[in-house]
Amino acid sequence: MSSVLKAVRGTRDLLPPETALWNHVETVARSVFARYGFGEIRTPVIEPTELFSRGVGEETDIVSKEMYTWEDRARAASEKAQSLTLRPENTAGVVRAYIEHKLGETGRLQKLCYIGPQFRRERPQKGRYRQFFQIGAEVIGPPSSGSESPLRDAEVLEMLATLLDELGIARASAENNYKGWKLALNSVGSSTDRPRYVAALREALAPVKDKLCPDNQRRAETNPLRVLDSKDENDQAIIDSLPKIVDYLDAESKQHFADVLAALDACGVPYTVNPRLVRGLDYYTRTAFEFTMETGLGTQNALLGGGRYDGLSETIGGPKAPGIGFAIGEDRLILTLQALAEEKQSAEADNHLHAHKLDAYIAPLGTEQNAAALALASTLRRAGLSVEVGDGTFKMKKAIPLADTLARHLIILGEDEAKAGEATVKTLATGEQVRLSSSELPKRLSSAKP
RNA sequence: GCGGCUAUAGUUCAGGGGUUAGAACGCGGGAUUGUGAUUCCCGAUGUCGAGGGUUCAAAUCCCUCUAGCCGCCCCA
Repeated sequence: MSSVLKAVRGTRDLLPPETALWNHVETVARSVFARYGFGEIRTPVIEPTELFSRGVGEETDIVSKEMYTWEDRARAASEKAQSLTLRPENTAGVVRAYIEHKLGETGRLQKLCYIGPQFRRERPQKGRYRQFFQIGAEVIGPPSSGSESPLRDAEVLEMLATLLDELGIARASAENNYKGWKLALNSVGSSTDRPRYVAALREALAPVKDKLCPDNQRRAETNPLRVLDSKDENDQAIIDSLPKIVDYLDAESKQHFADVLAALDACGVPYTVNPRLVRGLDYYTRTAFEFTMETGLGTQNALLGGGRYDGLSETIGGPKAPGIGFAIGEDRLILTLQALAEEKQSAEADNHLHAHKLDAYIAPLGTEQNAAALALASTLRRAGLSVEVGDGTFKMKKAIPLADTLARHLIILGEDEAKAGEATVKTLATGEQVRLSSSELPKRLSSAKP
């Protein structure tokens, strides 16, 4: 027996009116990005697997166990089948495009933003889906374009603060019981600092490894940086005693980070430095950051994350092209806004979650009025009004309540009106009604718009 | 990938071996042939997530699967 087909695990359909909120978020994001000089880039959803294994890092969780990867069909016996992957993140793709189109040759700083689906095969949870959407941006260019400047880091962070402000998400403060957004950042060191620090970590971990929890023992081997942000209670004392990354930053990296912080202070962007913040992607250098949010998200409380990736371009065969970027978890942003709307913390989000009433609902009385009703709807719609048309079989008893749920005005088109070239317009909220000639309708309804 | 909880009408949920599966909201029809949100009457809500098993009898107990949620891992 055939069973009902459903969306595959971890993927979902987004339906109205929720999609109105998605559109709102994307509109605000595009508006903010445009003001900071970003242009949109659209890269393919499929990329060569190698882009991620080299760019993101073979040993990362994303690459080692979360990618949707398959062998493409070879076109000829002589051709080798290519391994393809559904992108698990978009930074590598953007940098690939930057290299492929020789954008560095322009000599100018590239500011690129994107909105699109990403794919990771993880166990689904609230705020974590196998197809999820990221809104991101990258600032990248040859060193001569100023792409390495701490000004760029601060600008990106300040832009994110502006975006969240404009979406009506408050900053954490005493007034909201510190439940707004929080920015944490750290410097994970340059591409020469980082290996020195990781080596020191390994050395420090070796003698105490046996005392750590099994998870941390494993991390000590595979990815020592991850031990730092472990939540295991018993391991905290050991973790506190481990070497700090700050002590391994060279003078240049230290100055860079200090300059980022100073610029944030100047812009009034609140932050906390978290020396234990590390990110799961290999390409991050120097500035790494994340914005977290308690409302609406369970344990998946990272609303967005990002950082600098000064060596990524070279890793995947490109020219030197330092950059910094971020990715916002759009699904999580939506969950946050929905929760804020529910808690009456965001009238704006609430507004987008409810379908807007149309300007008018046309009720033809009798199917012989259907054609005239549709023609009238056409005229009104071309005049910029939002209109729904009922069917002539609907009785008044059905048409009026239906009109009330959908629209502000009911236009009755019956035999009497048709003969006179008129229509009856009823204002549903008050029950008042007037008869007008059809030609007056567009002007009349337009002036009644809220 | 690991552990736990859950799955019944369009929606929110009740029913925990006993034959015909319920409530509310919503939906359809009527009281009222062109005037609503109130009221009254009537009706349909459904493979009780899927498959298998135990039993005279399974929505109910057992197993497997699927999906969602919560936690872990990790990340957006």
